[in-house]
Amino acid sequence: MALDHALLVSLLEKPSSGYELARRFDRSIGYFWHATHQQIYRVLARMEASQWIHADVRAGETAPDRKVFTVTKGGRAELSRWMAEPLDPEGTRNALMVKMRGAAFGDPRDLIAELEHHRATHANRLTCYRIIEARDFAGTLDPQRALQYMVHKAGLRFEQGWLEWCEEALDLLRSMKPVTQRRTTS
Amino acid sequence: MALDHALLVSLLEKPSSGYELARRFDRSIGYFWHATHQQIYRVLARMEASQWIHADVRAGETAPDRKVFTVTKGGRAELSRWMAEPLDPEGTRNALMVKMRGAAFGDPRDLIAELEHHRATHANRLTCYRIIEARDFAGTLDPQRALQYMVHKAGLRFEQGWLEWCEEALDLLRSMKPVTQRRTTS
DNA sequence: CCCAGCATGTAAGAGGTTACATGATTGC
DNA sequence: GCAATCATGTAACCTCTTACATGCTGGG
Repeated sequence: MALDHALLVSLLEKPSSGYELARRFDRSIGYFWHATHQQIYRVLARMEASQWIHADVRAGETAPDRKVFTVTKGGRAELSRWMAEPLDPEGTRNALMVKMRGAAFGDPRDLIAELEHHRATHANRLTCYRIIEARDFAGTLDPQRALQYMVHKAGLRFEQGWLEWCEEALDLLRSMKPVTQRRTTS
Repeated sequence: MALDHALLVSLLEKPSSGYELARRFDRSIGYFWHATHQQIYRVLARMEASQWIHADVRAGETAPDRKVFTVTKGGRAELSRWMAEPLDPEGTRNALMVKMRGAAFGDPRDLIAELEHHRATHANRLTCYRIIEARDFAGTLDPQRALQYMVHKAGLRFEQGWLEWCEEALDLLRSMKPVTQRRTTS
């Protein structure tokens, strides 16, 4: 259960409502931990019951009510516990790689459009990350910032990696003749 | 439901029993799509019911019975359908990045051991990938092999990337003084 | 007035994890 | 004889995704 801990870190960085967290999980934090708002609300409710977080209801005079969550001592203790426990290596799941291998059993060129789309996505993200880098991580950084920058750099590195790989894969696919179907054993 | 399609590709590459698939998902295919044997058996049963695959029971004279699955025409059709449908970009989930940001709320140096372990893991995998590369992807490759090699190259690229990032992150962590706890808002 | 955005949720179902269960063979 | 490996599964549980549901405010 690591979404819990991602939310705890996020709330330590800035106490927020579920809605705000959901939006942040579409951006900065979401670049390395994805979650939908339904998931977030459910986990927040669970963590409040466990007293890891505390809700401060801001009744909306004008806007709708907001429940602003802050991390309690119990929550910090739980985070420490989790931080100390070694991570079991997470199994990756990349459907594009499945498609690449699957391409051998049809016309590989059919994958070109998909790859081009991926390349464009990674190029966009890379541009976006570079803008954020220039804006948020220039000059001298305090420890918290430095750690965030290191995470950001992982993002940059991997978008760059994907981009280069997409180029390479596109070169390969484009060089392949429309092949005849490979033998089946059906 | 992409495990289904990963299994279809895997069975097209080589008709196999559930057990064999489970072992392959701990190795080559598993490098980009992880699955446990329980999951595999369940999906195989479902796909057999859908007639995407066909079981050929090899009664074991000596060894236990094996059910060898092959992909049917229906299975190939389903794979084609899935291959043609655009992939929605998958949300990444990397707990190590959560820990990096979480390190700001404790002593960052506590993460050093974890990072060193990750670095060693990636270094090992990289070595392993390079051995496989030299063994399986040398010389001229047929289309299927070329596609597999491209997937393999993604693996190499990302292990390399992680390795470099781990080094960088370790440099940062080691340069950080044991910090005092940051302020809380509990 | 309507639509976009703010803000919070419920419910059903698919997918994934962990623990349990069985039985045969091969090598020590 | 015992442990490891081969080989197949069931059951319970948790997590995640998708669809639905509600109501308010501000701008065109």
